[in-house]
Amino acid sequence: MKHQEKIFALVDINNCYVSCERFFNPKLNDVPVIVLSNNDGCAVARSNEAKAMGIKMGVPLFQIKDVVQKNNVQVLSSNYAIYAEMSRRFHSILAGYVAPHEQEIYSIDECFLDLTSFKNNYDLVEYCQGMRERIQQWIGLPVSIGIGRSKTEAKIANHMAKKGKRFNGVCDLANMNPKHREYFWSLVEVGEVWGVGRKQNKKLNDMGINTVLDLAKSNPPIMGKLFTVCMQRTVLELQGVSCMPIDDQPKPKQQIVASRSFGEKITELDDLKEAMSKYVQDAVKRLRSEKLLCGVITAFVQSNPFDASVPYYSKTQVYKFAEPVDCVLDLVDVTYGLLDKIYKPGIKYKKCGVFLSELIEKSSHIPDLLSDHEVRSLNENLMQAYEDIQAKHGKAKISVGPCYFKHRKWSMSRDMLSKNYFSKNGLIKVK
DNA sequence: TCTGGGGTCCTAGGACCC
DNA sequence: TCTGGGGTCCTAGGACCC
Repeated sequence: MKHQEKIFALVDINNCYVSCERFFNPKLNDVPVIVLSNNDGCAVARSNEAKAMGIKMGVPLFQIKDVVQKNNVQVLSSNYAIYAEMSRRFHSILAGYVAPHEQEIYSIDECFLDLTSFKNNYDLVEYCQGMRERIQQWIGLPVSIGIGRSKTEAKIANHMAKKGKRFNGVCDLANMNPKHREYFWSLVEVGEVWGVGRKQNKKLNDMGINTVLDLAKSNPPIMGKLFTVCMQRTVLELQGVSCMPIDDQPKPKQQIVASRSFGEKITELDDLKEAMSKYVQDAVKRLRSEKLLCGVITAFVQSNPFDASVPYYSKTQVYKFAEPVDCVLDLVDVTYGLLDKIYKPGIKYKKCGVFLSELIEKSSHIPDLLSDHEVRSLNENLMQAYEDIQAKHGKAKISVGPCYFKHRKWSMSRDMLSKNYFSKNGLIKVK
């Protein structure tokens, strides 16, 4: 029986955005650092020093002004160009350790590996320590690795690897003496379990389930009845039964969202249109890079939900295309029409955006016999030219509307942005 | 003054059908 | 006056993830 047991590892970059910034600017080492969300709104990444000062994940910057000033915390705007490139390198190093079907790129800073085929011939802890060293040496990023009999257990192991100094960055729960495992799990709050969010945490606590150990000892079918099938799977996974295989080929996207809060509130329809044209172009870029067509587009506008002095205004409008499209002109045109319907004068808008949904693969789409073939082919040529020019000369050279010009009213604020250390060809710039 | 953005999955409930 | 039961599909909203 034992030989059928699966083994998973979860490799996770410690304080990802902070670590990326530190790699390029070593002055940030050993001092408290936080990285902000878009518009410099909330702290979304914190160095260990910043965490130790009690700065919580997702807290708005204005609420921690005092602690930031008093401790001279280094504050940075987020620089996604850098994080995306570092992430690509991280995942490609890990790809060198396993077969393609054994790697799941879970997020920008997390990767699941199926190590089942290694467990009989390798000391897995040693093997994973090798990965840590290589990632540190090659791209300068610190990582933690958790090993478990299921993905959920690997997640918990990763959490323990981060918290417990004794593990030296690699925690193996699969090979741990069950008594020791139970001891550790009695110390970890149930809210740390993958899939247990705020609501379920509270419900579990009300039932007397407070630690990971409590949850692991619960009865899967009963928990499935009281919660959902996901909870049932989670409990099984904690009991060492793997229910979630490695997903090495993620399903094609089901929706694409492009939206932003504005740097300052805007009221004019023309400004909204300008911002919206940018989000549509961002969305179309992703749509086409995945070789998809869009069947439905939804536009939305919102005022500031935190402003209690005026009623919250939020409106959406949907449009379904007779024939799915990927031409930026069609999509911007329709979006302007939707915006006319949801725009109300006198509102201070804080955010707007679009959803593209009912996405289908371009290659599998058979165009309607009655649709205009010539127009479609002209549109495709136009899109090709538009993309070529943007790639060669930058986005501002050709676009729908002036949205790529600098310093628009609605542009987001990023006052503490680090440099872009990568050149266009992906190499690191040398000063 | 100041509160991110991009996703997925599940469930409940209504409409409709036989 | 009687007013079942089972099935499917769709949608809105909730919960969760990073």
